[in-house]
Amino acid sequence: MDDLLTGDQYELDPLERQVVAFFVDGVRVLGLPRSIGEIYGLLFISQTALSLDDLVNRLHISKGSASQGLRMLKSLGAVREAVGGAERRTYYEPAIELKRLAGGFIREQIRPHLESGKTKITRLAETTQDIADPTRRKFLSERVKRLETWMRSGGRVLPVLQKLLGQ
Amino acid sequence: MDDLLTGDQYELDPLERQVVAFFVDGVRVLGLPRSIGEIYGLLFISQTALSLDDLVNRLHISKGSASQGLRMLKSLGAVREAVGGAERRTYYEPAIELKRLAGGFIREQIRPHLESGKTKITRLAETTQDIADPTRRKFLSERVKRLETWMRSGGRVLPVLQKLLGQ
DNA sequence: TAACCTGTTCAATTTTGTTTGAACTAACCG
DNA sequence: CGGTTAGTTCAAACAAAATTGAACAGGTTA
Repeated sequence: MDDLLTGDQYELDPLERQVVAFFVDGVRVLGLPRSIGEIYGLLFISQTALSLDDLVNRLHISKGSASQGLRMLKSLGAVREAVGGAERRTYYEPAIELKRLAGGFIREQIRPHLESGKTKITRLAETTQDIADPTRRKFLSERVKRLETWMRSGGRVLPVLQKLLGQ
Repeated sequence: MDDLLTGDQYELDPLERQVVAFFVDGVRVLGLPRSIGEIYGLLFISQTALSLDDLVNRLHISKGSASQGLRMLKSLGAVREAVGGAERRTYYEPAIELKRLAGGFIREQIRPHLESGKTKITRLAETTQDIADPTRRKFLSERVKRLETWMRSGGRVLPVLQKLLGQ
């Protein structure tokens, strides 16, 4: 009930702030929420694994944010639960291999869109068949074909991307 | 002053709507605003070049949106002004080569962030030097080195990406 | 069993980002 | 000139997305 008693021995030092800000910017580029960057950033710069409460206290974010943020980061393979600590609360540490980070992002954020895109294009190709005017239909078919080419390129690129980032 | 007189002979047909929706989804993945997808989508599926007013009338967006959207699409190299038409108003057509689209996106949206990222890491490396505790400093240096590796990988990947998409 | 932890969920709120539209610049026209 | 058309700008309105925090579920402890 009193801020003075809540354990704010835990302020971020300037370097930590700098790193957190770096990741906040970083994840914005990827279209992820700021809290994701804060959480990952603090884990990245921490020598020891941190608990949800640590994140709440040091970043001044709500338990809700921390919980949801950790869930997403886990699904991306960007954090894992630390092993060992036989305590009740769980501690988290960051995955720092680019390969793993990129792989998770591609799997969770890119592939699903590529897949649904392909489906939509299939539907589009069908709709195109119903066009009466042959000239128009021909034009549309070509454009749809172009979309299919794009998707194929996208599908080819992802594995290469992962491979290149895996070192 | 009266909607019945404003030239709404220009409703989107179902196929056009489908394509526009496709691109609206597509650009959201890239973190670009919906209007960008609408504009590009309509241009993509149009057999003739369209003017700003055409976009306003057919998509029911404001002149402001259309103007800003076109500006961004031009900067991305995703639309160009149609040549020929000796009229006052300018007409736009889409670039449909994936190479060009990806190139523009990388140049405008990704490279700048990579660059500023590198700068920030340099600053970070400096800050790290000021840390008193040698153990801590060593740990931080390693993490910063890790970030540098990430950036280098990123820089190496982009040209390959462009190359692979250029067919 | 009750009191206590740890973490999750989700409706309400806040923040952020997009869109609008009115005011404006500039070019053309008669 | 004054009127018209094409397009831009930007503050305000709006919409979408993230964050909060209170209620909750489940586990542990005494």
